Amino acid sequence: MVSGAREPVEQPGGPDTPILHVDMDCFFAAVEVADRPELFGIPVVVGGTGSRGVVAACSYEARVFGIRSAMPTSRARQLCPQAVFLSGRYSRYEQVSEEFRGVLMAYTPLVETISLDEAFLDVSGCRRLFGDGPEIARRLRSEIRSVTGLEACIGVARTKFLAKLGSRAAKPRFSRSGVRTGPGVVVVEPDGELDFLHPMSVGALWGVGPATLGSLRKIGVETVGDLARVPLASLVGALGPAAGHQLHELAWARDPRRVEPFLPPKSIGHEETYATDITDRTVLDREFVRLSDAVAQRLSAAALACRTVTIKVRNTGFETVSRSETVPDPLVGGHAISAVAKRLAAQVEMGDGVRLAGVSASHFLPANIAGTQLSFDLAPTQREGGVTRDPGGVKIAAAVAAIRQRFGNRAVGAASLVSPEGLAMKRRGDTQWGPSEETWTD
DNA sequence: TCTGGGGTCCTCTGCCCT
DNA sequence: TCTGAGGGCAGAGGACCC
Repeated sequence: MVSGAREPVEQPGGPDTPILHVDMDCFFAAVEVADRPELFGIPVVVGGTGSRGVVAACSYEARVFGIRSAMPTSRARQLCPQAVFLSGRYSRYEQVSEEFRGVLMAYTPLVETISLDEAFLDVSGCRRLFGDGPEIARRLRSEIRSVTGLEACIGVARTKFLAKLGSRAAKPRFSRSGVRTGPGVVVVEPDGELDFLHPMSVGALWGVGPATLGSLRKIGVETVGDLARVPLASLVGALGPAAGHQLHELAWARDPRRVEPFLPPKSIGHEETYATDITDRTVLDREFVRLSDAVAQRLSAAALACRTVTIKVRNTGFETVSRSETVPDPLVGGHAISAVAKRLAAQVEMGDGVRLAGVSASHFLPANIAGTQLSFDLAPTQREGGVTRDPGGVKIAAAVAAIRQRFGNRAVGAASLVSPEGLAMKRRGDTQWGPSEETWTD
């Protein structure tokens, strides 16, 4: 049985719905409306405001006009010219997200953060203190509203996947005629899971995007119930072993994944779409230095070194090429990472121009640069008698980290990034949803 | 309509080694 | 010395998620 926004019902032996999925409504747009009450009730769109920007989030009033996340901003402007378009304030969203997490952590440390506005909780260990899953969900909604001023939707179920579908079902409904309030909390009871799941479109399942949806439709699958009735062997034949097994399990409401509070990152990267395509190789190399430096800063903050560097280049024709290299010595610092990135970039044709460049690092190891003697005298490629004296640029990275800690991020950086305005640094969230209205200049 | 940024995971292919 | 099979790994790219 599925119920929405109702009083919790005690079950013999206790309820068996310990997983909560908490999802903030239209998060970025809701933060803007909360900070600027004059925006209440009108269409608000947050995202890249330039010609290549996309919509990151929009209010329900904007959704009534057909605006959706990931839609090009230019299209959104056509659909609703009277909407308020905002470029977004990533640091403010991080701040509100911290408040949101604070509310969740007061109930249990078993919080798995999915994004700034979304998290899973396992409340199986705190039900004696706070009540069962549905009761905790009601309390959380109320506290999130009073602390952040924002609305959250919560799904409560036996598994992560069903809790996620529950929170989606708890959201407000909107159509051309307007917005209707949603239940806010949806509980998927263990004895009603298949009744809840099987009528849904198969696109609701985790891992079913446009490509998989197309493959499933070819074999006559439209709903989750249809999928459940397809023999496993046919599914594996159509989708491959991994996706076939996973979707078969999900269609029968089986999801063994636990709430994992501390998942280490597997890669860290930065990429940027430029307002105007880059046609000059020197300018592109400088961009790889800037992106590598931003990646190195985040690695340094996490005390990590990497062994693999991957670059990504998207050309004017929207063709994307990636190149990667795994090196024997761990890399630390922007200098070492950018050296590999530029080497990889030299293998890629620029064509008519480059609209996007990216650098990411993976294959992490713990970085131990804290006790390293600070020095600027050694580049990573300099060798003494064939032996690298500063493998991976450890000493330079340590010196840069120490200077930035004392004098700020713009105090030191690659010489190629210096302009009359100072150092051209890249920070996370700078161009989160595409370039803004100012254009790229050489 | 004209397509962001930051991630994870999977598949396929090629290379190297045994 | 050559060849084929199989495993492990790296690299490239696609699909998907928020």
